[in-house]
Amino acid sequence: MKEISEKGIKTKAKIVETARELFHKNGVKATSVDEILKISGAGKSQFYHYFKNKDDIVHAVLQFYLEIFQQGTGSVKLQINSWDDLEEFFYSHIRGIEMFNSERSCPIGSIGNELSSENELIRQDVNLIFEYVRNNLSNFFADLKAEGKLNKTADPESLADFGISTVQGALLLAKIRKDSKAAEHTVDHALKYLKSFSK
Amino acid sequence: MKEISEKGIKTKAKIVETARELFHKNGVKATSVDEILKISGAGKSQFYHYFKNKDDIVHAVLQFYLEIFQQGTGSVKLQINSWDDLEEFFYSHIRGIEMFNSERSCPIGSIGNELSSENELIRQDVNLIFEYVRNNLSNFFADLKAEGKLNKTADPESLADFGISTVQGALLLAKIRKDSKAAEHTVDHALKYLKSFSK
DNA sequence: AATATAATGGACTATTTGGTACAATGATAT
DNA sequence: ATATCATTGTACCAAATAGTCCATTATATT
Repeated sequence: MKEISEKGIKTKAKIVETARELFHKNGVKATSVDEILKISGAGKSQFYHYFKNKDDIVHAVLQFYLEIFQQGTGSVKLQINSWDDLEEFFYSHIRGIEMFNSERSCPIGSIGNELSSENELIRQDVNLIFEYVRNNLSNFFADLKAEGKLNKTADPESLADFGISTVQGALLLAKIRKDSKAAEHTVDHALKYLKSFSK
Repeated sequence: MKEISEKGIKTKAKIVETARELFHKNGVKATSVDEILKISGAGKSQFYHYFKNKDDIVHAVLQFYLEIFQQGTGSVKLQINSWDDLEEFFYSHIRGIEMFNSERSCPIGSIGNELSSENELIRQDVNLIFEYVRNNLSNFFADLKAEGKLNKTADPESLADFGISTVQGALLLAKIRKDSKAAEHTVDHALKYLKSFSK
């Protein structure tokens, strides 16, 4: 059994945080283990003490994202119980990329795109997060529908898919254009469309 | 001045085609020059005879995509003059990923996501292609509008942005989920929304 | 046929990469 | 205090990588 001390937890967290930042900024493949160590100030033995290999830290980073979603800690809230909440969900993503001058897209979608083809487990990690988001969105629509506040023809799950896709696409477009305006347009339209099912 | 013979053109094209396929399948960073050469059957000297470096072949691949868009050669047609054409534009993307069992996303958006942060020229290459697509979409909407066949409140450019984003997001989601259904939903909704501006 | 130029084969190199080995240090619980 | 186990530093390694060099072969023009 491998115990882990307070100190160890801190070191591990520092490594994960550094990796997360670098993966988001430059991508996973463009980030070497050495670079993570240099910036986090940790040594190689520490890294391989806490992580099996490079893939394992990608897993840890994704785990981190899932946890902040679940705990509602991050900048994106998934407790969606009103149209205002939904609006906030969309626009928090826009604010997120604006913080980085539209030079980054979604950190999770990015990893999924880069590694899904070569590492099935990582693809599943990413997928799990996406499913989590999807459930939160579709539950919101389903609840509305149950209350008779949503058009009967509306399919909660496909609307949720639509929501996730538009956000992902918007963030990617913003990065490629180095401008968040197109992302805003996209999100504006997507919201408008979703609201059109409201009654 | 470096001349290039028929034979040379063929070799070069073979290398570009192989690179294109591998970049799409596994990503740029996950594809080594050696792998491209092994599969294309070319030697190292040939590669560096025709391309300055690895980035240069990424550029060539993107150039290729732009050209097939411009020439209307590829599976995605950008001559959009009717709602049917627009529909075809959207669904041709879906068919595209289904050909690969939903294991790939957009080859162009993918490269943009992977390399935009480290290579500004490649980002511009990708952006140029996106702008080209955007213009074709927005021209369609603008033309409709001029003919009075589109709602006056509709903004052609932001609708074009919306269209591109939804497609990109849909393809990414399909890859992560290894299932094209969500992508279909997205595209269905996007089309429905766009058509709602028709009159 | 001779010359020039393009196309090719492939060995070689310098660097970076992910990962290992192992010893040394720190903390903790009995 | 000492035995135990977690933590850390660093040297090291094998493989892979992008890119160079140079010699050879093919092709075409005169």
